[in-house]
Amino acid sequence: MKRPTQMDVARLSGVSRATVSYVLNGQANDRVPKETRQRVLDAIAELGYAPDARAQSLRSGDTHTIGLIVPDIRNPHFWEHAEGVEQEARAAGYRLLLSDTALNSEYAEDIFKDLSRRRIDGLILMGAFIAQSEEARNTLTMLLKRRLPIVELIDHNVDYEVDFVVSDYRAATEEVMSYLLSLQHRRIGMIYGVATPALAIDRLQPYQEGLRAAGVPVDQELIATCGPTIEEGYQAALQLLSLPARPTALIAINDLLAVGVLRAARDLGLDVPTDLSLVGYDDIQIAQYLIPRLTTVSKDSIRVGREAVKQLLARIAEPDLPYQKLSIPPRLIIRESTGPAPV
Amino acid sequence: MKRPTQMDVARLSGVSRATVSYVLNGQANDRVPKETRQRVLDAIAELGYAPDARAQSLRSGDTHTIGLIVPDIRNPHFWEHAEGVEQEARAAGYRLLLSDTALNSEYAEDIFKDLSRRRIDGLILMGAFIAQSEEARNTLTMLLKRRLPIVELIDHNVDYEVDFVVSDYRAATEEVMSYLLSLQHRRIGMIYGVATPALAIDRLQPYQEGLRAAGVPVDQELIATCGPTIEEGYQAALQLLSLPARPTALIAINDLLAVGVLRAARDLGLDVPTDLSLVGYDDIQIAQYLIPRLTTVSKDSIRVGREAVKQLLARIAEPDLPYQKLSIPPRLIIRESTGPAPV
DNA sequence: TTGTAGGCGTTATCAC
DNA sequence: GTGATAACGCCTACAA
Repeated sequence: MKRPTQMDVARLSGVSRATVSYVLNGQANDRVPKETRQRVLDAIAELGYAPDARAQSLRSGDTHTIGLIVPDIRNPHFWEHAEGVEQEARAAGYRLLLSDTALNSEYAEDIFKDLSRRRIDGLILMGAFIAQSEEARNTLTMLLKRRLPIVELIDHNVDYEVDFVVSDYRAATEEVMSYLLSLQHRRIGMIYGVATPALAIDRLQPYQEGLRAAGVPVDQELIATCGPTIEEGYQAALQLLSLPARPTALIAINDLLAVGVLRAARDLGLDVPTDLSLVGYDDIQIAQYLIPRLTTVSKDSIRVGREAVKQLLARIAEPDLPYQKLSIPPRLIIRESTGPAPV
Repeated sequence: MKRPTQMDVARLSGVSRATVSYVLNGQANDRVPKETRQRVLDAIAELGYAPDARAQSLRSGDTHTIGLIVPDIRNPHFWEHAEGVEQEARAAGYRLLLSDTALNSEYAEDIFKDLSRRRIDGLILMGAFIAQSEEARNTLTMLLKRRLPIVELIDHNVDYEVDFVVSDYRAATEEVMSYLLSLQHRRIGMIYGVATPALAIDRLQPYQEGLRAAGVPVDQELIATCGPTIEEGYQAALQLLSLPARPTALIAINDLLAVGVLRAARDLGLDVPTDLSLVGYDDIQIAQYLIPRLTTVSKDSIRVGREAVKQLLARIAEPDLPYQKLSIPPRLIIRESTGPAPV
């Protein structure tokens, strides 16, 4: 039960391999007579023949494959991007080769090397922190030299030139700050749950500046740096909320952490938003169903994913394009987790 | 800046292509002198040469690629499986080719065809409902005839022979039922949010049987069939909870739907668990952080994913193995969303 | 110890 | 209109 090849089809239909190829590639109309054509098609159907993509690819050069590297499969935020990526890639006839770095930069090098060997047509990188280790960076640099089209999603705080699609949270965070300040919050904390310090700088900086602009000193004690899991967000929140002078508002740099914060507040007997206001980021699917519904900064993740693929395809088609930066402005969605500061 | 080939390496190091290949494949130890070997390695490093996986694959037959088909990227449940799949596949040197059917069986045929052309080494199918349409089934059948190793995850309610790893929810659901009944619940409803009717039969049947065994008639009105999104779960719950004789307990066939139920209860001013007990399935990551913490049936999704890959690799290595069925028993985790029936 | 040659399955270029 | 033939990059049996 070996897989049939073009040769088998040719034999069965009594023509040469070339003819089969012509029929397959649509050039048959003017060259191959209808009858022959039909015989070939019948043979294909009978054998269940399907051309070997590896051979096609070897010959043509393209693999119609896009590498997708995700830092952490378990964070819903990434899947929402992934969905957009998948939709757009599929529509263009591309498939996704998925890798998870598991936030572990040691894996990254392996992944890059492997993708390189597979001769993928392009690469989508979610989160620049993937290329942390020396070796990973070197491998990535090599891919860039080879002019592998690469698009970065989410962050772009690296020194190499690639296309990227980001949602710059700066403006939105300024909005968050003036919103919270207008509600009379003065002790505003931040759950800075990042895999890499530089990661959410677009949230940290405007946060600090917003405070300063309002004449509120930045209190380092109110900035809890922790890892990116819910549990870590939960623990960080417990700590912040147990402070003698407890914050009246908290900004979590993503919604997953915010879920942990909600839980921590409840465990301490604090009501959100009466005792504590909470703002998240990303607007993951469940955000609007949480109790209370989460006020968050929404970024239309699916669209970001789609745009990334569009950029990638554009560069695949035209490698010499100038590098593109697309910034999709997120917006603050006020729901129920924020309210006036307690008196 | 074309990619270097083995030939380029050979030229640069002044040896033949074969020698390069020997060095690469480790057969160099006894054949190629150390010095020549080093020259080749240097050339490889200098050129940044990496073998072309397509060519290797064309020659060797295997692609070291596993297809992963997910019914709905946005459901966290699938991603937790995916994480296990990814871990185990990576460890064995395989990559994942990801496709999302978007719960749309029309896509399925395309995907199967494409994967077939790509000559993947194996396929992991999450949820049997993927093969709904006639064409999709035919294509799948063809793959099976070709003896493509396939492992099914989550469900196995189809008529073809494949390996599968399932979590049979039957026993756990019986446990759920006796637990709820012991709490004096009699009006127990079900949020049956499925893409395909047969999908969660392992939850529906024991639910009905459990009721009957306790002498409680099955009330069709309490079984809300809806789609698999949170919003649909939310709407279904609103409806069920607005019934004149409202259920005192609800079983949602997955945790995502349960999030919608929680929200619906709150919107109707119902307290969980005082007024309503709620049980979900899957134990997704956030389940234990929800308010209230969700009582759910946990299935160790990561492990299920890993086992699936193990089975797949076993079959790839030994195609004539008898078909395997692995059932990983889920267990009921009682948290805070369930309590005694209101009097 | 190293080099040569054939073949994996395609497609495209030529002759016929 | 159709049929050989070369080439994509690699691996390996075999020859030198």
